[in-house]
Amino acid sequence: MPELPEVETIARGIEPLVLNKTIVQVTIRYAGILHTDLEQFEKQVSGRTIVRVWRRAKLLIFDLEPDLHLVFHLKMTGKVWLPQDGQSIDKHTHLIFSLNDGSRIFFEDMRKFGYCALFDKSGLLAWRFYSQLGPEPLHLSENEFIKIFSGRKSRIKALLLDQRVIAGIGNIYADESLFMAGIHPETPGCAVGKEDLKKLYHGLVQVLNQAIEAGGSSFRDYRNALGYSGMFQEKFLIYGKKGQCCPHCQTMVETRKVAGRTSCICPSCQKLSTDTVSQNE
DNA sequence: CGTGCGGCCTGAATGC
DNA sequence: TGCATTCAGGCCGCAC
Repeated sequence: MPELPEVETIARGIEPLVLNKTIVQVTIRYAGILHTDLEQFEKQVSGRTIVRVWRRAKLLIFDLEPDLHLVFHLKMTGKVWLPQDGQSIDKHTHLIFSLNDGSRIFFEDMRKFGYCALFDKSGLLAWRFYSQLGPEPLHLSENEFIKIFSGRKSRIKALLLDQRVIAGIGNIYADESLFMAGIHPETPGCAVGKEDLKKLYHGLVQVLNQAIEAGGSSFRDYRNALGYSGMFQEKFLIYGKKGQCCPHCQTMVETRKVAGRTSCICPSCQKLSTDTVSQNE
């Protein structure tokens, strides 16, 4: 499940491998993965040179000369990587971008949830999903972060997962940061105290940066630019720990559905405040 | 406005 | 052994 740190790691890993190289051919093995008309896609991508690889929220974006953005959303199981000798196409390899030095970029996705689309500058800015994205958590000050949650009645976890509220956070880092701050995921945003929001901010920034430093991270299906999985999953404190002991207090970790996702919670460290009086106005 | 749910999709794990 | 069920979850569209 590539979230912000994994996509960031992929972008950083891929950029030096493809910078200033030209896409000489694109092979579309499963057109359903495209969110752009197939013929337009083929015609516009071929012959373009890659001038930047970057990330916005969980989107992986290749800038192509002169004015194109090749955008990937990896969802849960998508991978964008450069195969090395001996690694080849399998049944989940949906797109192959052949570069002028003979190397290739693969886009694969076992579950076909991910997608690839092509925009020019104005098209990207007009794309509703992109234009509505909230701020990047690593570009926010503590005060800006706190402001996001004031007056919001939705549960704090739903807000963290809402890409329009704050961008790039998925189920894993939502659970990790809430645990680090001792906040129950079902607490209304406006009922989380200012001090707890400060803890959440610093926990989130810390866990995102640590995961990036660990060379990307995540769980099951993540692979970096060369197809290797990261190491950060070994450091999860609460995610995936159902039935195990809380690392802080040894209470049994529980799960429940919050905002439609499985949430791992220490019922002792993360108390649900029923006091809905806002403390952060 | 806010919330919840089904749908998309496939493979791993579990149940009988 | 083999078949059926459940689960994983980002995002969208829709109902209430």
